[in-house]
Amino acid sequence: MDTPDRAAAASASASTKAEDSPLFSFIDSLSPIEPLKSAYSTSSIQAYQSLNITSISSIFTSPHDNVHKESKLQKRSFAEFSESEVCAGESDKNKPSKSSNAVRFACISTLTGETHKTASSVSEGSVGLPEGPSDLPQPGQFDAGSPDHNKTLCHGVRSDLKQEKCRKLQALQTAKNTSEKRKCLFSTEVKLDGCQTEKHNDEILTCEWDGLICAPSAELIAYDEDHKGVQLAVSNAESCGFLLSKLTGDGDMSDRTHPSSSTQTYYRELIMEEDQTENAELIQDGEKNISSEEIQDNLYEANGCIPIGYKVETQQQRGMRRRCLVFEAAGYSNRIMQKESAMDLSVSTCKGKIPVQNLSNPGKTPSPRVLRGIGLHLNALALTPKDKVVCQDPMASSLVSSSTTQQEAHGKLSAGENFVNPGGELLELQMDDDCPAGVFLGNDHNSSQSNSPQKKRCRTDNGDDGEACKRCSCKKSKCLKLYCECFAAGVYCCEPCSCQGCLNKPIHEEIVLSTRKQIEFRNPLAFAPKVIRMSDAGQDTGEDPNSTPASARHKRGCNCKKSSCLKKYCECYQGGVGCSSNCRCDSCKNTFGKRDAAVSTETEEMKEMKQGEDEENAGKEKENDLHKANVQIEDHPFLELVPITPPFDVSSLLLKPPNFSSAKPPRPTKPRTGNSSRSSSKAPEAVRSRKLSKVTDSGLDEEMPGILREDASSGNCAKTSSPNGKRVSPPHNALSVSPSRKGGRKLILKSIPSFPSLLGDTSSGSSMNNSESAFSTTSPLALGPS
DNA sequence: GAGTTTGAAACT
DNA sequence: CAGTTTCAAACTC
Repeated sequence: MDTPDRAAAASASASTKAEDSPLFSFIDSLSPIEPLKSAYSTSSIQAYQSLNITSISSIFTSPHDNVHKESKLQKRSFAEFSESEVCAGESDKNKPSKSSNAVRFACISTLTGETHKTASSVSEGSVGLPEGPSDLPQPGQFDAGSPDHNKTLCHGVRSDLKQEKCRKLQALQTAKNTSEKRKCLFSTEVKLDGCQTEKHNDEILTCEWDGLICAPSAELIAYDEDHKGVQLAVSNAESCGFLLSKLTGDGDMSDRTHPSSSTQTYYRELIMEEDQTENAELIQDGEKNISSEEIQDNLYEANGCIPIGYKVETQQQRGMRRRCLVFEAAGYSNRIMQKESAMDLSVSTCKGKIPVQNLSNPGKTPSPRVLRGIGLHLNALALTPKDKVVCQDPMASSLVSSSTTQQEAHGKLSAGENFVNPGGELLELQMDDDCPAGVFLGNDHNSSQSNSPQKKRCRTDNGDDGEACKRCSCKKSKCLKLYCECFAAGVYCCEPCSCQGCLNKPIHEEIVLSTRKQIEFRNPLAFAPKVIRMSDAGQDTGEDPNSTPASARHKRGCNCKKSSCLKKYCECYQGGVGCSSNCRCDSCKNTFGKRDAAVSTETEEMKEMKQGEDEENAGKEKENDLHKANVQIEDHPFLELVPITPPFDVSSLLLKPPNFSSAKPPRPTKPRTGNSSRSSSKAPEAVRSRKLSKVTDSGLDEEMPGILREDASSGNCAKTSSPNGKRVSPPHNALSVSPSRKGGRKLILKSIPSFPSLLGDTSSGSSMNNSESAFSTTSPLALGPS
């Protein structure tokens, strides 16, 4: 609705303005981006005018001086601009003026710089004008703004191009400001810019632009080699948007142009810093998502409108890439899993994408970390059909619930995005399918039965089809609250979902992440698995000490009153876990294990004892090895706890996901947990409760918190360092793929920060290159929760 | 499929 | 921290 109006207004204003500035008209004619214009037209136009004016003034003021000044300005401006813009764009949502100014400044600087470049370095530019002349003529060109002029003159062309870029940027920024979705915009902006830059790098498409663009691209490259060039590139990238970040991510693209890579690194650094600010902002900005969505839509539309296929592709790819990151990670994870796991997960939806990624990163073998890092929701995995597992598997690892994970993931995302680029296709899939969730395969084996309702649903609905799995039906929560199973599970909503106004989609990635952060900030354990069943421990422990999820929620315990803990209303029951001392349920009849009053009474003392023990144990374990601790705790307690699950070897467990599931139905009967032990004697129960409590409380508590803490403290580290990935992966592995891990007992994690983890993991592990990895660590994208 | 129940999540 | 409201799943019909 708005777009048409905007477009109309834009067109009107554009027409009027066009009259004012021939150059504008020319640009309009040239700009393939017009579609975007529709969305941002008004703002863009205004910005454009302002730019023209400013640029002109600046140019005219001191032609000769301009050369020197410009050079300085360029550097400064770029640097400043980058910072200011970044800050403004990302950090300041409500600072349109700032951003606009920054943009303008950037544009100007870019223009001057470009012209400069063209004159000096880029003699290539058809013009090949000497510096002196170049300066003078440039302004003149600008002033004249005659399209022809520009065309003929490289400078003019550049200016036009840059102006367009600037315009785009401005438009985007303005849109952001207006929409308050800077990030989204920013991201989109980045995409656009990135596309452009990429175009340049890519040798500029076959478009009208080709001729024009060539010069700039050349400039960029040449400069890239030089520090100046880097700055320019950076400035351009920034001005354009996060291109760099994404570019960096784009192995393909970056590879093509070395200069870009250098710039990317620089850019990355900038971005890193920026990201933090952004992240903070993002967290608070809930609405951005919408705007981002719109923006993306606009972009896509624009792309569609854009005659230049190449451009469109680039944009899409980027968009895709971002999303792909997750998928990519998933893909890697999947691959790994395939390798590792007896089960052969077909990438199905992702298949096409995955190969791409592989191609992009042929040399790179996805590290297990990556997979882990991807932390999809285990639940989600469980839910999703095996075939799809691929994508999600990595996600599954996401067990890493905590904010750190998010951060990491976020950072990874950003980084991943960059890397992801190669996987652009993946994005498409996601985009198209929109179903990361769908992706999540979920080994139904594991989760399905025991775990979350989601899984059940999926099973029930899908059986194993996964794809069909039905998910949430949120109406008011927009799938951005824990009410939403998908969101809680860290999975994007997909087709099966019957949700309304869903924002839990890859398109709204930022919003989702920010929301997650908010929720985590409120409750660090919010996304921790409600119930941990860990069988994985062994493996997990090995892989992810941290990740080993303790069920934070379960720790809390249920508060059932009428369901007697015999229905899914009860999280404990749902998770196939017996109630613990932490539960406040009334008339608990949890078949998996009750916390009887008597037991509780006795146990209280026991509990105290236990707590002490637990703490000690936990402390010891932590001290010794988180991994070991996890393993011990998880293994023993869980085994006992989970009545259903027979004591398996870790490997056996992993293989047997079904065990757990099977457990469910039989629960009451089979579970030695509840019944026999309990009924037989309080003592056993007490013991069991202890175990449970230990497991849940000590083990989980400590573990989780510890993990979180660690993550939080070392969030960055995690990002950067493989350890994080490991952390994440372990649970993930266990659940999702690895045959060994598959073990029957999977975590029931309802909520796993799939998104962040995925991104992060993917980025870091799979796609991320060395340089990228570093980049990713600091990746700006990562929402620094603060 | 619509309506009710339920308890967690979110809010105050 | 406790109480209340909101929410969506689970359940029932």
